Amino acid sequence: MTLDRSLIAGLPAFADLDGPGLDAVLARARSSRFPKDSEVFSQGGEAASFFLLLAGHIRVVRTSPEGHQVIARYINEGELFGIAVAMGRSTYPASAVAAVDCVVLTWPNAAWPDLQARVPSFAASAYQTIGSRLQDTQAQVMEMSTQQVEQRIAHALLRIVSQSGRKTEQGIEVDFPITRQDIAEMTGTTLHTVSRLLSAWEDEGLVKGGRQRVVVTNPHGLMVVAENRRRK
Amino acid sequence: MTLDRSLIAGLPAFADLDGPGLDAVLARARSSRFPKDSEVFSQGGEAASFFLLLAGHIRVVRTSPEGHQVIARYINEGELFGIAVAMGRSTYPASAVAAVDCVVLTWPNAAWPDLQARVPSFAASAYQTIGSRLQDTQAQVMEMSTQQVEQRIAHALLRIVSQSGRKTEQGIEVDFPITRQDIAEMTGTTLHTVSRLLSAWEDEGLVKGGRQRVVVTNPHGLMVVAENRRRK
DNA sequence: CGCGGTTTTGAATTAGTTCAAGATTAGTGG
DNA sequence: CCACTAATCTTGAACTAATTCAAAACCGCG
Repeated sequence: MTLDRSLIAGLPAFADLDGPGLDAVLARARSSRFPKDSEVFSQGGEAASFFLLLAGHIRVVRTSPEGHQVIARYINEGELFGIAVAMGRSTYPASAVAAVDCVVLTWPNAAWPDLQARVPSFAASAYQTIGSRLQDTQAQVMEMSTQQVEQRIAHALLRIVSQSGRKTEQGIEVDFPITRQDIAEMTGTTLHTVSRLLSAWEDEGLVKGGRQRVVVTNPHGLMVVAENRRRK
Repeated sequence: MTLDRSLIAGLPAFADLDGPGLDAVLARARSSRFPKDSEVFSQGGEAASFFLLLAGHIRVVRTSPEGHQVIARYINEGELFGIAVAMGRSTYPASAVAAVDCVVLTWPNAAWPDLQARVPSFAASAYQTIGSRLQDTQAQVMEMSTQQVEQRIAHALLRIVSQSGRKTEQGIEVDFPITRQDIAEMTGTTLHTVSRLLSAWEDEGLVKGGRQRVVVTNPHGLMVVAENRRRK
């Protein structure tokens, strides 16, 4: 059975594709489900496919030789990921883990040259994705070099809720389970420091915590913390 | 006057181009000289061109809103840089400064779509360049999250001399002027810490310092430091 | 209702920064 | 050729942000 255009018609990656173009892209893809905590692909593994997240949230994790984990990013609905083929790489540089149950479109790498030639705007959007990831990663290096932990965590939280936030009556809530440890691994710090800061912010009414939950109740106030403009 | 094929024939970026292919690429380029400390392009500026370094060394620098500087990387001979166009960006995300007198090939961005279509292996090498920069930058985030300053500086030094080292009778020397401050801005630390560590390493016979000079006299020993395998 | 994963919080420790001052070096112009 | 200037580098001492160590409390699920 063939996948339906409506799956991807609304996504920015396919903004300037017409009906036939969409069909051409979908013809080579298959859709599959990944339960929470399962791996879509694994660091160091042979890169055989590239992916697009239709539903859910995916955590991209790098593990160092010594066993340290770092969360490189979260993938949101509608984003391409695992596009090693577009960078001329043959292995995945990180692992992708479903943060919740996910639905994923998968293309075999073999389809890439053909797609690139016949649907150039699709390829262009892949390159743009890579470019903006490079931007983000460089911005992160800059943050880690110049800002201190409190600002980094505040920025990270604001980024998460702006990209993967869900409005509730209390404020904006992170749309997937996230532990203090996860936040630590995103910001290069320890879960202890994250916990302390979240507790402090909760006392100030900026956020509301819970088990694997964070709600930003006062985004503007948190912004002030992130910019280090606060009188202590 | 037209540029000669021999300028670029040996470069990895053009490995699988034949004579006519090389000419097609060169037809749109012009060559120019940048004196030491001059800017090839400027952070935030309109991205009008992309570049290839023929001779010299270039420092890619990002400046934060608060005025902090971070050295994102050094560009070596034969490398593409400023390829914002390949990422679909319209401004440069960093500045590029000549670390020594440089010779640079410049293409107008307008030539990109055409080159991409007619010389796909050239485009592919640009995408690969971006991919490996993303890799490097993510590796740097990982380092900054998990390693301590001493290891980071040792790694950075080894990376520099392996990419831009010049053999001397003393050891391998960094091939361009580099200050303690520069090293600090590459590793997210302060010039004081860098100076202290270089002094200590000099006492151990691992490196030899000088004004804007670093020579690695014992690469293997420095490797031991980088891997944190040393008995203190 | 007990167990594993998560979170919180105090206290001790430390790596690295910040502050301060001086020493060294290369270049400049008289 | 030499004094002078500006940049770079070095080193000590005080300080502090964040980690590490340790222990307990807290959930939520089976």
